[in-house]
Order: sequence, then structure tokens, then C-alpha cells
Amino acid sequence: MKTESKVRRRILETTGQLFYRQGYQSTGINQIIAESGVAKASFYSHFPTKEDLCATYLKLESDAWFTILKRITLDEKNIDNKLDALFNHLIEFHAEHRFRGCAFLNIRAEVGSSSPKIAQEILTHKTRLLNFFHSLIPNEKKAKHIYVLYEAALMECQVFSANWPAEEAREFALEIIKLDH
Amino acid sequence: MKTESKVRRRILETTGQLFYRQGYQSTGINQIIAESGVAKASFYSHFPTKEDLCATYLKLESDAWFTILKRITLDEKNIDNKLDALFNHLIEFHAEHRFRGCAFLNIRAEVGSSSPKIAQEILTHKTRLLNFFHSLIPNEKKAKHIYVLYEAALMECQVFSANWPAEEAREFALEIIKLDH
Amino acid sequence: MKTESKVRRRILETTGQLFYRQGYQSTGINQIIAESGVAKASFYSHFPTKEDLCATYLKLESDAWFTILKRITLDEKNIDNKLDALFNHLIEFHAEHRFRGCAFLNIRAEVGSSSPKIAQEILTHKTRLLNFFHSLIPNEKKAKHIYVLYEAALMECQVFSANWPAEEAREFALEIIKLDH
Amino acid sequence: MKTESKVRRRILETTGQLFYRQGYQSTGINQIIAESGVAKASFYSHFPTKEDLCATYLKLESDAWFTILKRITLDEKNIDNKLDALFNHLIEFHAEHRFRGCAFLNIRAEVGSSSPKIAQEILTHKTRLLNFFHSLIPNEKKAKHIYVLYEAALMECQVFSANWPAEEAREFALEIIKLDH
DNA sequence: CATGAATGAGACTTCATTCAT
DNA sequence: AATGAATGAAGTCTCATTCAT
Repeated sequence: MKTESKVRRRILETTGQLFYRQGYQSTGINQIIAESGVAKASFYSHFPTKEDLCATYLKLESDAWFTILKRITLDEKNIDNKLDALFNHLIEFHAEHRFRGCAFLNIRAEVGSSSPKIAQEILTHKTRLLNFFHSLIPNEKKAKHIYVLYEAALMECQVFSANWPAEEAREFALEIIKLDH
Repeated sequence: MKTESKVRRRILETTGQLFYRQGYQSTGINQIIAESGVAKASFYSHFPTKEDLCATYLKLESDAWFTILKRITLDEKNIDNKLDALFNHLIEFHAEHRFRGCAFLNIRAEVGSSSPKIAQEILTHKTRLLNFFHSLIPNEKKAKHIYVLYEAALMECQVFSANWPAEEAREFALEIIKLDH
Repeated sequence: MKTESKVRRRILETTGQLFYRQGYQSTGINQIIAESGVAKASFYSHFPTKEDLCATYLKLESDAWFTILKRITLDEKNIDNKLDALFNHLIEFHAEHRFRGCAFLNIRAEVGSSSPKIAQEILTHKTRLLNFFHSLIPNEKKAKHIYVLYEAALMECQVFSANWPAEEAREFALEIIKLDH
Repeated sequence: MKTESKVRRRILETTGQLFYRQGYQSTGINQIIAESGVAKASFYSHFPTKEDLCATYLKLESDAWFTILKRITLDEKNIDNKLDALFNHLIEFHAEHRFRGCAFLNIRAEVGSSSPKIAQEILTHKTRLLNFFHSLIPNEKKAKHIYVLYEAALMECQVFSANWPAEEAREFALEIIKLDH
């Protein structure tokens, strides 16, 4: 297992905040370095390019995200409660982060296909998320449907700077579960 | 009626292509003016800031988008066919544009809340789109649900560089319509 | 006598305020045009270059300045009172204009010798001012001395953002007058 | 002790010449970096803004100026000779520099109050100069009077592109000293 | 492993001025 | 005499990255 240096950790913490709040393009390496309090060349010894930093950030972010998702669903007994917890978490998350939406979707929207490395990392995360919903919901179609509602909730809360999209999505998701096919 | 100058039209055409393909931040004014073949100061006499250009672009894009949406739904008799047409258009659109997703959502993801002017333009467009679905689907909950599926389809096709999210969303939408409440 | 058009007058009024408050270089033709409410080409039909505008402005400003200087000294009986009035006017002037100093000296400091036309206009004005002091004070040396004190007062009130330089200069000037040679 | 980099030194040398000859506004960063032979970003790593560059330049210029003033007055025995030396230095200085006047007063005239940082630097320098005259001349009023004559000489030699203002000021200053109060 | 000065290309924007109408 | 769209050079400043130490 790779030893994580203090420098590396500080960089990634700062990166996490800045990329999420400001976006990928709007966040300069210089700002990250300054706010991390590390030397420029130290930074580049850890992350050869900004793209690499972003890829690493996305990997960690994905892990952190799933740690949370698993935690909040593990305690719930039935699928209804699990879904409820997932969408409620979304609502709380947005309240805390001023509706900045999904770190992955936002960066995907920024970079388009210009960075395969980044696009791949996001694809991996979203595939993992889709599988996570599959693991909760046996019916494949329903799992996909609810995954899609979850994704939409992430985007639309940002667009409308409001929670209603997540609340509606939660309701739709619970209805979908109830359907008998 | 104000004559739209050739310069302005050329700028907006180029802007439309570049902002959509490359994103807002990754597209420089220099590239826009170079590819439009206009002088720098001519550009700035039309658009005081890049932000203003973006706002104008989004306004026009919204109009263009609704022109298409209305055209393709007008001929269809029933709601099923209308929805089918809408999601099919999405699929064709993505095929043509290499899954670059939604111009509005992408820019919203980039700018976050850093530009209220741009955020507002996008909010206006999406509100308009939500209302458009309301106008097609009397049941308010169903309209919202299907709007949300449409939005998700836009994002997810980009994320997966594939059409299946739009195809699934189309199927989900048609099911929703059939439900008897 | 040349007929002064309304446009010309508006331009010169705006110019006077802007050049004085912001300086020559910091004031753009565009701002002058915008705040005058005249068309760009109308402006250029009156003033072929910014330099010309400045020269004209300085000429008018010089006239305006002397109109005031003459008015405030005419009523005073003796030389002491005249000098008192001149320096008092300086103090009031600075109070009104937030210590922006002398329009002529300021522009002279900006353009250096790069614009002979402007430098000449300023030289003419200051020569006129020196002669004005000569006309009040028969003794040539004393006239020069007091002129120099007046000039210094103009600059130093700006530097110190305070009135004391003008007040001191007034006192020095009155002492000079009293000396018996 | 901090090593002053070569780049920084070259920038400040070039800046000194250009700001003095051409003025602050008329001198572009581009010209400074071109004539310094440094890279644009190197420049900005040393001086975050043009304003900061100017403030630093003024500080150094002030030091340089006082080094000279102290040197040329130190050797002189009495106050008459000291003042003579000071005004003679002014005359020589102007002869060498084509009557460009005082670096501080010129920039003060340009920027007005638009840059507090720069205005403060100039105020500091001039206060220092006033104190310098105080240190030479015990009588406070006389010190102020002669300071003011010195300042006027700086400006007026520029306005008239001639030495006579400094020569007259020297004469006036020596007279002031002789007065018995 | 750590440092920070240095880089060149490019960012967005404004300048004074001209031209066809 | 008046208009405002159009110009190209220049403005200040930031980018991601590399280098010698």
C-alpha cells in the first residue's frame, strides 16, 4: 500500500474543495499550491499534470461518496427506507454545499471528451453508482430508472438552486418501487 | 426592426459551435474572433464581456431549441407519439454531436453560481422546458417526472457516451404516461 | 468669431470634468463621447485627435481661470488684499475639488515633452499667469517669487491632500511683499 | 539577507527610466518587460500589479534621492552652501534629464487620488523631504518656505523647459535664510 | 523529497481612430 | 453636420509547467 505523504494529502484536500466549488477550469494550479501551502515543484512531483490531479481527485471522491452511500443505506431495513435515506442525503448535501450539484457530472460537463482520462474516471464512478442501485433493487429496469432519477436530482437541484427536484425524485422513486412488474 | 449585423451573426454562429463543443471556459475570445473573422474591438462593441456573449448565446440557443421541440411535437397526434419524438430527437441529436450533452446543463455545471447572469439564463430555459412538458402532459406530477427523465437522458448520454440512457428514459416516460393516476 | 456648436460645447464640458478628475491618459475618448452624448464621428469632426481636444480644453481652461483671477482681484484695493484673495480662492478651489491640484501642471506632468502642442499650451498659460503676477506686483523679483509660491501651493495641496501649503504660501507671499527691496 | 534577483533588479532599472521619461500611464508593462528582457510571468511573480511596481519604484527612488541629497549637503559647512548645493544639484539634474521634473510630483499629478497606495508613497517621500529641510534649517517657517521653493523649482523648470525657475528659487532661498526672524 | 524563481503562450479587455452610410 | 459599426494595436494580467538549486 502506497504511503500517502502529508503534502499529497494537503493538496488533495484543497483540490477537493476548490474543484467542487469553483470548477476544474476556474481553479488554477497556483491557487491549489498557495492554499495547500506546498511548494510548486513538490506539487508537480506528486501530480505531473493538472489532469492527473483531477483523475486522482475523482478516484478519491468516488470512494468517499460510496463510503457515505453504504453507511446511510446499511442501517435501513427495507428498500423504501434505503431510497428515502439516499435522497434525503442528497437534500442535506445540497443544503450544505449551496446546490453545487455533482462533482463528477460538473467536471464531465466541463471537459467533454477533451480529456479521456478524466472522462473515464467519471464513467467508472457512474457505472459504480448504477451498480450500487442494482445491488439495492433487483429489478434491473427499476434500478436504472431510479438511478436516472437520482442523477437528475443532482443536476436539477443545481439548476433551480432548490431542493424540490430531489424531493420530487424521491417521491417518483418510491412510486417506481411500488409498481408490480 | 433592428438589423442584425453580419459581424454579430458570425460571432454568434462561431460562439454556438465553440461553446458547445469545447465549453465556456475552454473557449477563448481570441478563438471566437479568429474563427469569426472579426476584429477584436468589433467583437467587444457587440458583447461587452464574455459573460454577456454567453448570456446572449444561451437566449438564442433556447429559442432555437424550442423551435425544434415544437416542430417535432406539433405533427404528432397523441402524447405517446410526442414523447417518442422528443426522446428520439435527443438520440439523433447526440449521434450528430458526439454526446456532448446539453449546452445549458454543461455551462451551468461550469459556472456554478459564479455568474448570476448566466445561471439565470439557464434557469429561465429550464423553467421554460418544464412548462413545455406541462403543456403536453396535464398531470403535473407526471410532467415533472418526465421532464426529469429528459434531463437525466441529456446528461447520462454524455457520461456514458452512449444512447442507452435516452432509450431507457424514453421507455420510462411512456410507462409513466400509461399509469392511471 | 467662430460659432460654437452645441455638440462642441457639450464635448468640452465633459472633457473639462474628466480630464481634471481622472487625468489625460486615464480618460478615454469613448468615455468622453459616451458622457457627452455625441456620436463618435461628430466628435472627430470637431477634434481630429485627442491631443487637439486637450489643447483646446487647455485654452478654454486658461481663459476661464483668468476670468476668475481677474474678478477676485479687481475689487480688492491694495496688493495685500489681492494676494490674500488669490490664495484664498486656491483654498476654496481645492476644498471643492478634493485637492486635485492644477489642471495644467497635472497634464504637463503626464505628457512630459511627448506632446509639444500640449506642452506649449501649458507654457503659454503659465507665462500668462506669471505676467499676471507681474501686473499686480511691480517688483519683478517679488512677482516671480510669489508666482512660484502660488504654483507650489497648487502642487503641494494636492500632495498633502491638505490646505496648509496654500495657507503657508499665502503667509510667505504677504511677507515678501512687505520686504523693502 | 534576502538576495535581490537579477530579474527584479533589471525590472526596477528599466521601470525607473521609463516611468520617469514617459510617465506612469504611458509606460506599458509590455514595454517594461521587453526592455528588461524578462518573461511576462516573471515580472508578475515579482510585482503583482503595475501599481505595486510603481510603489516599489517610488520607495527606491526616494532612498536614492536622499542618498544624493545627504551626500551633497554633508560636505558643506554652512547652511548657505548647503542650500546652494541643493539647488545647483537640481539644475544639473534637469540639464541631464531634459527637464522632466520630479518623478514623485509627476506621478502624483497623473494618478490623483485614484491610487491611495501610490499617493501614500509620494506623501511619505515629500514629508521626508520637508523634514530634511527642517533638519537643515532650525526655523520652522523658513524651512517650510524653502521646501516650497524647492518643490516649485522642480515643477517650473519642467513647465518652462528652462533652468531659470531653479536659479530664482535658489536666490529666494538664500534671501529667506538671511532674514532675521 | 523539497524549493521558488522563471517561463512563453494566452487570457479578457480598451485604446484612439476611420469608414461607409 | 451627423451617425455607429468596424478596426488592429496595445493594455494588464494568469495559465500550466519547468528549471537550477
